[in-house]
Amino acid sequence: MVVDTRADENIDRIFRALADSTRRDIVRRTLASTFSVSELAREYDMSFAAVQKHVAVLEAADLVQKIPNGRERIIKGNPATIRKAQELLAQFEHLWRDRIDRLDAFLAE
Amino acid sequence: MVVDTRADENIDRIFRALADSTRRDIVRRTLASTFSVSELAREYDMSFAAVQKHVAVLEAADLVQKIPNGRERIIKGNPATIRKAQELLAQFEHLWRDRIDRLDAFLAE
DNA sequence: AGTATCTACAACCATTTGGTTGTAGATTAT
DNA sequence: ATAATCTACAACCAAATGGTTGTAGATACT
Repeated sequence: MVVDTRADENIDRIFRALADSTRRDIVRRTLASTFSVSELAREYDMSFAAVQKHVAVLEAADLVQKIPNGRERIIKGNPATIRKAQELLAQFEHLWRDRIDRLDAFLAE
Repeated sequence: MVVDTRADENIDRIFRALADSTRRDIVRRTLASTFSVSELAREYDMSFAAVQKHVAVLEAADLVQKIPNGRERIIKGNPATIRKAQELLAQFEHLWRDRIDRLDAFLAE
């Protein structure tokens, strides 16, 4: 059956947000340094509004934080959310390892 | 400017595929054990064709492999692709660590 | 005060996504 | 041989996505 929980929706948002190279690039840059929205927008071959939307998607996924500073908004990458995604994938890998271990145990009999 | 390369499109597909709880569940199951498409379909409250499509998305992302076995197709989760995604996220985290290290070095002066 | 810059947000459009039903081909079971 | 099961795939639909332009509010600069 498998019903979507609140937590699942958050995970959906994180991976969905990461499934776009422009957004991944924004995450990279804002983890390594800080950028205002306009500074980011100058880096890409698309409208300011488009970049603004990408930032909004990242913010909704908590991959990025928007900090008001005068008329600017400073965008900061959020390593905690990256780590969360990483840990989920690590769990997946673990499932596989467990299966292999069980197989090995079986063959060892 | 940032142009989408072939490699970027592959990454897009991986994260896009993971951005759906049904698909994540399929990955989990097929990493831990093996399932035919029908066996998988029975687990979810949607049509067989819908599950078939989810499997196709996972296969296109190389998160899953489809192995013919008589009239069945056995679906196997692919840990290598999970690991690839994990490593990319680890690189992201590294960018952040580098920034913090530079900041520390600056403050230490 | 007036102008330029930065951001927010609405309205619109084409494409993609996630589901459906229906049809047909292969393989297995009776 | 016939029937049942498993898979593939097309056609369709509503909603979401990724882009655009345009308008307007705040803040900063001269």
